[in-house]
Amino acid sequence: MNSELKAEVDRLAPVGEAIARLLSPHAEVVLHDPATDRVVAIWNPLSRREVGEPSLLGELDGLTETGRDVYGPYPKSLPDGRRLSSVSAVLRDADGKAGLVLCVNVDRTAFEEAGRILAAFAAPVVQQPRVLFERDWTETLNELVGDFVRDRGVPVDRLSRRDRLELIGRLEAAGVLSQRRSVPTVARALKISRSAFYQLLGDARKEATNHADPA
Amino acid sequence: MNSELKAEVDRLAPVGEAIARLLSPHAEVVLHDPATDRVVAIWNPLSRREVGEPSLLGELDGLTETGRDVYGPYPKSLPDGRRLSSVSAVLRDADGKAGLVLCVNVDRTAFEEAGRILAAFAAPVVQQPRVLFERDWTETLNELVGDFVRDRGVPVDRLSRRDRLELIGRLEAAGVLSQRRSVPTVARALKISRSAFYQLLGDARKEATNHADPA
DNA sequence: CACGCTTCGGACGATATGTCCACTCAAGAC
DNA sequence: GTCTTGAGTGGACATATCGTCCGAAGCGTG
Repeated sequence: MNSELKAEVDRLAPVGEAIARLLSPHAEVVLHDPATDRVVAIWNPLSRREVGEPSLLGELDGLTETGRDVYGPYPKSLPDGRRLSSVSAVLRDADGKAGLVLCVNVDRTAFEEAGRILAAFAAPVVQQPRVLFERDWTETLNELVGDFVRDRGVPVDRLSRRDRLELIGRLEAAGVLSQRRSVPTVARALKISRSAFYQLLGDARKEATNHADPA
Repeated sequence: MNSELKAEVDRLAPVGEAIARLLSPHAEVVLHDPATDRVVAIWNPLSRREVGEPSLLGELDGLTETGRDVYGPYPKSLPDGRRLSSVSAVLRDADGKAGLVLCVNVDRTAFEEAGRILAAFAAPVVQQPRVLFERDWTETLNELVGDFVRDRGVPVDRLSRRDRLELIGRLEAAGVLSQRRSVPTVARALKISRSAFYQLLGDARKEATNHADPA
């Protein structure tokens, strides 16, 4: 770490510590150096990261978007399943170049739990045991693929790349892909190889975020 | 009021007062005499009723149902619009006749408000790639666990082994466990370790097939 | 205090997930 | 016909998750 950067980090340390204390023990504060993608300071490390480690939680994702220096809050989660709400701030130096990125990650579990308790207390009472999930996800898969193919009037193995991206987007939106072991089945349903599927999925996701977030 | 009844009321007074204090200032406790349909004692009277007045809020509705001596919680509301959650308990005398009815009315407004605040804090945040399956499986998880815990009246980390088996069975039936990456979160929600979870899951499945398949 | 029963916290092997890449194939461009 | 390009294939790999095991506590009992 060069001395200029170090001075800057030292200058910001009280801010990081203050925020961490304010929200303690439910939040961690991390200072990143985007140039090296390393953690340069961290307070109350919920994520167990240490100074010098690479930035693992992806706080820096999407920071190349233009025109904004504050991001979030957006959802993340810890390896143990705790869910976080995170915000990031880009700290620019005098000539406007990104110098450091400050991230605050709040552990939502306590708040969710408390909220649930209160909600339950305040709830409209009774309520039935909440029925099953949906139906088997394979049915959703069949239906989505079937509809799509029917709509395009083309058998599934003659779909264009663009169509496949679209269809995969729908499958993902429907949550099919977050079902365990669904990928091989889905790839088979689309009559493409597993690897081709992942390629398309990658592109589909890229496209989705571009469309949804044309900042 | 006959002296026998009065003695009974005096005997219960500490209970009423204790409950009222516990939930103060959000709850009132009312003791009714169903024979005369009068309030025979009241603590922290949100509803402004006084001893001797007729029972106005309808706490006694439906108390003719058979086989139960505990009712609710069910919703009611105050003249000023505040909403209440209410429970009633029938207190029988030695020969099984209904002697008194104890009602606890909790003013939900404060809890609802607090719940909203926390919910906002813990909220799913921004996010554009929404449109999930049904709703987030974590909500199903929360709901199932919350209901169960409420039903048993025991915090999740004090559940018995048997209860946990039951609850895990429900989670599995609801499809939560076939959701990718759900296990760590579920284990955490149950406040047990991942390995303990798998152990219980194994037993739960064994049990399920035994019951379903008594061949 | 020993004993039985649970859970904890890791270690580990087994699967499942994602990435990569060299190679094939088909469709147009030249 | 040959070249170029883009999509897809199969399979090797690197990780991540899953599920199992086991010794070490924690705890209520006799």
